[in-house]
Amino acid sequence: MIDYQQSLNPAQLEAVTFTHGPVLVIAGAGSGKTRTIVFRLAYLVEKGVVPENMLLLTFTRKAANEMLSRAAALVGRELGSVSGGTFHGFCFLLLRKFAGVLGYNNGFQVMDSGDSEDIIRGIRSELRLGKGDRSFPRNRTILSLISKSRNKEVSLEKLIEKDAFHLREYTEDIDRVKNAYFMEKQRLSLLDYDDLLFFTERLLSENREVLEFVRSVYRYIMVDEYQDTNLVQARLAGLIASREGNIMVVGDDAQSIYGFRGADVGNILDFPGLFPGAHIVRLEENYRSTQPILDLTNNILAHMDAKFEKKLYSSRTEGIMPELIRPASDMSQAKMVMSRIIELNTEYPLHEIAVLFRAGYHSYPLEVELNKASVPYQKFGGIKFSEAAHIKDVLSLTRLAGGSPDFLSWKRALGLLPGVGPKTAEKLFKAYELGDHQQLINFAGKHKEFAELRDLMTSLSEFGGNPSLVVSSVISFYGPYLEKQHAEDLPRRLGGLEQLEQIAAGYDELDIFLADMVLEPPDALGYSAREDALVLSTIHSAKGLEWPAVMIIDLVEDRLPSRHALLDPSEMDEERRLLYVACTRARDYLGLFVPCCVHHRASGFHQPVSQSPFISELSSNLFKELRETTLGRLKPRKESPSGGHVPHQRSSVAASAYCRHKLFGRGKIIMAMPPNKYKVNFPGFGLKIINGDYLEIEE
DNA sequence: AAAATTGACATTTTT
DNA sequence: TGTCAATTTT
Repeated sequence: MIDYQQSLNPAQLEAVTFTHGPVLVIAGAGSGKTRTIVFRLAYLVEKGVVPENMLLLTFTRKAANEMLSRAAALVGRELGSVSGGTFHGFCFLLLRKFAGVLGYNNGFQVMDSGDSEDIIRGIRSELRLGKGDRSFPRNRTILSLISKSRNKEVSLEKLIEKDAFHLREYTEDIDRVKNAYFMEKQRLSLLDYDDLLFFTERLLSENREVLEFVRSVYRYIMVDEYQDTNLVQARLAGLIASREGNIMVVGDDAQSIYGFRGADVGNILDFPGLFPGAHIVRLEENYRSTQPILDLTNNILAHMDAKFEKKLYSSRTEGIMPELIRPASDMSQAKMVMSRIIELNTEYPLHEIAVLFRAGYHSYPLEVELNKASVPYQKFGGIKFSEAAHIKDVLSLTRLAGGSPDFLSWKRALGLLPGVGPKTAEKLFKAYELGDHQQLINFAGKHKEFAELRDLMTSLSEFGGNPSLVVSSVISFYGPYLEKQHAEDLPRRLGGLEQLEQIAAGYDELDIFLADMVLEPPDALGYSAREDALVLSTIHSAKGLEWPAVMIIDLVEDRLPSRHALLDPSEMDEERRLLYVACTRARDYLGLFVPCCVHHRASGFHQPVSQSPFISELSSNLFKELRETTLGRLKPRKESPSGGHVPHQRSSVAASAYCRHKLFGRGKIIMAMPPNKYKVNFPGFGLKIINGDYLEIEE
């Protein structure tokens, strides 16, 4: 028997043992949230709940698996079949089981955003939209608008009005693309990420018996990271749980950082409304960080209108003060981070040190330095493994082997063959669909490579859908193409394919493997593979993780907060929460870096930047400040009348508008400006503020 | 019709 | 920096 009293604090114990009825756990950063879920799983098992009746929804499947194995270790035996994973993964499995009910009698494929973009590209050329119009929105922009409007459940028109004002004249065109995109998906039996959620909702609300089935199976539900669920996800949780109401959701409104994807902090606030009488438990004791770090993070919290009041405290009262370091530029920032790393490395192994940033490209200068000094590092966030061309090629070929090939994979796979492009691929797909074998045979007769591909498919069908065998054969077929197409960095790409092979070996069903490659791209794979490597990560990808030493770089306006957020107070709040999440990852050491100027790609020059407003907000007794001297050394900051930072000369937003205007002679530029914040004067140009918030420059 | 070349552009965050 | 679309060459 497990001694719960001994192992948990009173709040945790309450969350673990309150198993009947809805519970909302407000879990501050580092408050033992995972531990609580793990013990609850164990507790349920000890109380005799069958594992099949439990559902654990988390942010990644890796997180779910980790919790399950920790719970198993606690109970002392295998837990068996608890369903665990992401909402999307759960929905996929459910839809797959009931595909027929929704009318997908021949099954369906899940597509990633690249596939969606391909469809949109096709639609645009068919509708002849934006031909010759340089400022017509990009396909990926269109896609993200469509997806955002669905996730936030706001009409496209309203969304564009609010989030993409500069595209308002294209609203109608984007709407046409959206409608065509929906029809095309339907026609090709393809579901995108959002479809998985919405179709599941439809399945459950329109089919009583399916709903009853699901409810009878999943009787104990736990949802982690509830602050990052969107409206449909909350409704899904409600649908599944609302008969017995044995649901526990865990989250922290202060850590909601996926608003851009439609996550709604409102969910966590409305939980008591969705489940009347919900029991609320607060976990506020922090087991991760030292008190000086918590003092700083509490100070960040103080500046937002956090809805659930909380103040974290720690028993680790001793600790070093967080540092605020001001390098002269982002280049010297990279050098100074390097020297900090070397210092910290005497005390911590590399993998216990992390550098965090807002966007993937912010780490480029640092990566250059790391490579120069050959410091091994592992980067999280940014480009996805499965978005790389060679991976997509192999996955498309693998999909062809899956029985009923979807059009997109077919097109991609056949496009590899010399002399075959979109037109020919389309013609052949038609022939295939109509069962016109003669045409295919004819083509194979005069096209050696096509015949080879066909033979490959025939031999693959003998593997009975064994992922490992299929993928290895596909890779050996693909080898020559890889050499021809991507000769430059062959070894790296070959390594990637090897990884893919290993991943496939962990599956026994081909279509589950393929769906997972879309739903959970294995970017974290290298994490366990590389033992002692420095961690570089976007703040978003750092969610839920912790390190003894954490450095956060580029804490300047335009980067954190991102330029996009400057206009909208609620987006500014999300940026602030982002900083909060980043800082609360640190156990012992926290370093904040504020470069005085950063390299601007557009102009090619270094431009002065002002420090992030979130840094200005902090009380200065919460950190130790260091400045770079002209010699490149650090010394403690001296009080100076100017407040010690580079005066803001000109907003880079306005500056880049000015440059573009000057260089390209555009007649008129309209762009978003923070109200009253920047007064800009350019000789020879008239400036107007329209709608209060928009800057117009004209000759 | 496909392949190669040029030219322009935009950079958040992710299931 | 790499990507994407338009243009030219094969």
